[in-house]
Amino acid sequence: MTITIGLVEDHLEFRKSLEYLISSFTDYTVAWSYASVEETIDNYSETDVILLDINLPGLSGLEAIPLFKKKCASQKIIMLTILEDDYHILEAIKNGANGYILKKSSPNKILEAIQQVYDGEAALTPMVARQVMAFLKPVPAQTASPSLLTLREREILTLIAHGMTNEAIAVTLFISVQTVRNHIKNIYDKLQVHSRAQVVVKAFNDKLI
Amino acid sequence: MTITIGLVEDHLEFRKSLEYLISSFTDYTVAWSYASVEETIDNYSETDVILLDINLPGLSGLEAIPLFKKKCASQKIIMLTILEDDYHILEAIKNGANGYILKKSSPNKILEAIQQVYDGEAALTPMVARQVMAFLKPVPAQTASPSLLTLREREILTLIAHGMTNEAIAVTLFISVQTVRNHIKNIYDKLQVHSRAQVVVKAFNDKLI
DNA sequence: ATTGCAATAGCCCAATCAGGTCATTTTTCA
DNA sequence: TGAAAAATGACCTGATTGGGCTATTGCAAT
Repeated sequence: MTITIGLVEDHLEFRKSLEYLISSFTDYTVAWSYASVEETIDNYSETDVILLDINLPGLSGLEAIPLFKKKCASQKIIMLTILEDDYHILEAIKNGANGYILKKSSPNKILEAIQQVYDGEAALTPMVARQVMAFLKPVPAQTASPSLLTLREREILTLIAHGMTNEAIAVTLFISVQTVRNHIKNIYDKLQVHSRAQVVVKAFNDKLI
Repeated sequence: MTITIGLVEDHLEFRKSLEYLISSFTDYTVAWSYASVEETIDNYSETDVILLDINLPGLSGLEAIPLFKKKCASQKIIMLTILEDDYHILEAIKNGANGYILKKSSPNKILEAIQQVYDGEAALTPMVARQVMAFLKPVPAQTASPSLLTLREREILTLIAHGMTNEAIAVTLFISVQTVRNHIKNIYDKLQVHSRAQVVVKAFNDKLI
């Protein structure tokens, strides 16, 4: 059972060396390789993974992601690019890329990324991971609104708003369901509501979430 | 120049095997290792990287992150845990962790993560990367578009999001509770949720309200 | 030292909800 | 006109929630 790979890369030399690299392993096969998105779409067939450059003549790799996903919803795509600014990284992720690795990665890392994405996981080079994490980290939070909820209560409120049941919340926070219940009762009292649906509405309206 | 490492891990056996693993490389040194956050804080000294468990007696690893960062703002921290739900992952990142890897990772991957974080990059195991990326990816706007809900369903969705019970909705719309139930079941199917709390969240996120 | 609050945990009971299956009527539209 | 979709209604069962209690622990401030 070999993993099939599609390549979209306009730099001929790099593309050839990728093909050479991949073909040197019996577990991996290059199903096709093209120099542009347009060309690829015309001749597209599903592969286990597509390695997709971003900076391409015509349509960019970012614009190509939804096109491939439309052709085949489960198509796995790894961005393989020199671009490591957070704009391109985030756009790729938002568009549904399954991995984002840099061309300067070692051949080994590229193969590893393919394997990971093939396995249903995701592949980010450490540099990209750092930027993604920096993006998720909020600016030092200031509590302008002195909430009447305690820390724990707000924590639980967040989990409720994620649609979790009391049981799930208990497991997540390592406390008993009874305790979760009690916190929720207190939240209801303070916010003057009587159901989780209401509490979610209030959380959104009061921007507690 | 060796990389110094601190360990916070309550499972003695696992901690010892980590120490053994790390010490077997001349480039890495275990500067200290403790079984709890409290113990660590009392005896803290800066290391290049801290490997930090989450589920610990007393203070959790998540709560420990800001404490370490306060002691030393540049302290690098890698979460090393069995927990792979997005709540813990995102909380860790929000709190400022520099890496998040799973205990089931191979020794090789753990060492690699240490090196990456030491180099000022970040380390996410592929499974964690997948969840982080999923979090950044907006809900497919066309899949969850209001148009897949019928008029009546959207009407009922709105009332749910106002915190009404099925009974109240039935009275409001002059229909039976059974019918309300049926509509809600269809809404759940279409939006792929399983509770009113979730449906309210979805309604807000998809700007249906 | 005592008071107060937060967090933890338990019990009971009734109300509500979620999921499954089925059936009838009306509307839409190809 | 006939098929498909939408809206209506029902039954049953088990899971979950909401509300009313009590109680212990730890911490912080008075």
